Amino acid sequence: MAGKGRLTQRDIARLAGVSQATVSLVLNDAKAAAGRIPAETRERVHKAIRDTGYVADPIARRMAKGLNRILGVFTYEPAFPSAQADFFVPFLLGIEERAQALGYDLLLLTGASGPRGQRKIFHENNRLRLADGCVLLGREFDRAELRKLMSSDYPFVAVGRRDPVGGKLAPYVGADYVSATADLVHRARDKGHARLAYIGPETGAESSVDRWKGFVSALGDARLVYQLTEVGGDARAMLSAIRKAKATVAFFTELADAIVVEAAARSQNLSVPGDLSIVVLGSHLRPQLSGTRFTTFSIPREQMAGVATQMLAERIEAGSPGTQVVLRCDPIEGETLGPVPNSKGMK
Amino acid sequence: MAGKGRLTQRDIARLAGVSQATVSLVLNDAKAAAGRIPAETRERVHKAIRDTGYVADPIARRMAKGLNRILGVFTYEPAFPSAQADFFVPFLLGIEERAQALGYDLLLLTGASGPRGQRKIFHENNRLRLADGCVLLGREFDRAELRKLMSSDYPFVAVGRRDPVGGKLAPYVGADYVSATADLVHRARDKGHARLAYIGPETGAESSVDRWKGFVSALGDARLVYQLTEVGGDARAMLSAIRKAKATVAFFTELADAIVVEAAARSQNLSVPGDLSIVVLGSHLRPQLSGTRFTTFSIPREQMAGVATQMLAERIEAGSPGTQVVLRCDPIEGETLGPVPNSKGMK
DNA sequence: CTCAGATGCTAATACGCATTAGCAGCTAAT
DNA sequence: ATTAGCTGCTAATGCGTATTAGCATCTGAG
Repeated sequence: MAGKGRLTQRDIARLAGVSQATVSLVLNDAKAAAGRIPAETRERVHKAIRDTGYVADPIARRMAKGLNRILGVFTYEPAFPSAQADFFVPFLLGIEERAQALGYDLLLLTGASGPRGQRKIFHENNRLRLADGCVLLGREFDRAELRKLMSSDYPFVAVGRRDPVGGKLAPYVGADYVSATADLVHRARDKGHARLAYIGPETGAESSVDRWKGFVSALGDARLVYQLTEVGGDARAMLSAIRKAKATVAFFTELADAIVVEAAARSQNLSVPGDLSIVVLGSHLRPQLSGTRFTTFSIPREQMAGVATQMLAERIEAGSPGTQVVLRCDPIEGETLGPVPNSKGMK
Repeated sequence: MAGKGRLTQRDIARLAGVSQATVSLVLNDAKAAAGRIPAETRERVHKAIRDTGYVADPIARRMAKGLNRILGVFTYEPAFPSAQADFFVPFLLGIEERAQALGYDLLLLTGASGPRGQRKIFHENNRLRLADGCVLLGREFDRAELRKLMSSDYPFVAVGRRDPVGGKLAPYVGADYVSATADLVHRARDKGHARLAYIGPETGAESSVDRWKGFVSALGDARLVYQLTEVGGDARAMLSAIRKAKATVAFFTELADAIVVEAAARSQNLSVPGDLSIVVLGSHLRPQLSGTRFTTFSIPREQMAGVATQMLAERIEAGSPGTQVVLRCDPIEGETLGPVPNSKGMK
């Protein structure tokens, strides 16, 4: 393709009887050539372009100009494979929509896998540079790489809050898990719950930390009577531990856990929320997977990605430094948070 | 960014006390420089690269070489927006996986919308050229554009069978809807069904034509007693028309139609498949959306996309012409195809 | 001692475009 | 009649890399 038949501006120039420079000027229209190139010449050039179907080579364009209206999308972690799909797709949708509106194309950075299948931004054949800037996706970031990226002047924006590295904050668009989680805890307390269980980690990814922080901040005189920091455990075991601790409501960071525990409860003739309330702290999985409408909050994933994309475009175009944004998560009423069972009130 | 701090081979050359050409030779290692550049010099260059963190600019690289290990993904039709997401995402997954394995990045062609929001491959600012080749997605293709593409020497592969244009076959990887549909018809006939209904178009996209072709080819002495070529109609109307025609089984090309008709049937106390069998001719929607497990066939979407990507890579790298491939669709037993009701056999 | 051949490297160029300086030719003001 | 200023265009250059031709220098055979 590129090799032989490829038309160049020189070909057009010859056909129109002008110089290559003139063709370029006509193509880039606007200011420079404004009063300078008469309509008649312009038309000759356009005709030659129409006749031949010429299109400018974006590579050469980028080579000459430095920008090519391409945004990179970099995903840490295994990647795309089906299991992760539900996590990434909504973000991708949000990015795609905004990119389209802004006139950018999207480059999915895929090839580069590190040792254990993780990806690395910086590696010998750094593709990132192909794009004018880059959106970073992923639950956990490699901090060393993030620092390196920040010390370069390559424009990027992360989706999801990021802790500062080296005392500096990366530009990001996150979700306010802290408030959203605290809000759910308050709702539970308003319904009389005072013995809470928490199934999820306190540390690790920023998103985990934020949920935990929100949970703790709203505890008040309620008590955490059971905690399990490992997710994906055995449903029956989780359920019996929760029951044994006499927790009346369980908070799950993983929807998957909530689903299996709820199923286990049903199979033991326990009613949810009659005997046990369940709250899910947001989720990346599709709620439809389960028939149950859990009490939770929605993560504005498409919006996060859209805002991040917008910010990235501004970094690129205006050279602005980028900021930190958190978007609120709307509560979802659901039907798994009820009043405390057996409280001294009515049955 | 690109402007100032950017390191170039010239910088490395200066640091290592060699020429730019030498740096390039060292970087591209292998044959040419094999015996020519002594380890000592090579090491000096590598050290300078390590010290500075230099990475070659892929744009310039492509400029000089002609290839950049990027595959384009072009989607006809509105694109990505949520409604279409379930259609495109599985293909994207398949492409992404194969691309990663082959060391390609993915360029999502998005920006360019045609007049009515459709996209055009050929338009003024043809981004396609950024990619070494392109995977084409979409139910319906613009035949004029396809012809144009075929007459160029730009490498591409379509996902989904395509009719020949101008007497020539485009390279594609499709699914064998003909056989899969015929197989389902045979199953229905084996269960005694002789009065069939078909809800779906006979013409239009290749995939529609193929289903219809398979359906007709397997009819035998069964009869098509009702047909509706428009999809997305009113559920009650569809159901009553099917019942009125005394069809015992209805074939749907759209899962969505099947879902609503089945729901309508239930609400009228009709049993599926007790009173009416329902067969769905494959689907791009998630089956989970409905609680019902329909009798249908699976479309090997990820596999199709993967094979197409592989073929594209071969077209690009080896200059092979590309072929036509159809993959088989596995039947899904489901629970909506039963024996004929009220036949002269038992109740 | 000469010269062919190997060795180690560099200068030059191409890739396709954008951009800048500036050259003719012409008009109009002095 | 001179010249300043405009109009319409082009030559030349740069972007960062890959690649080729070829220049020194050295080695060893004759």
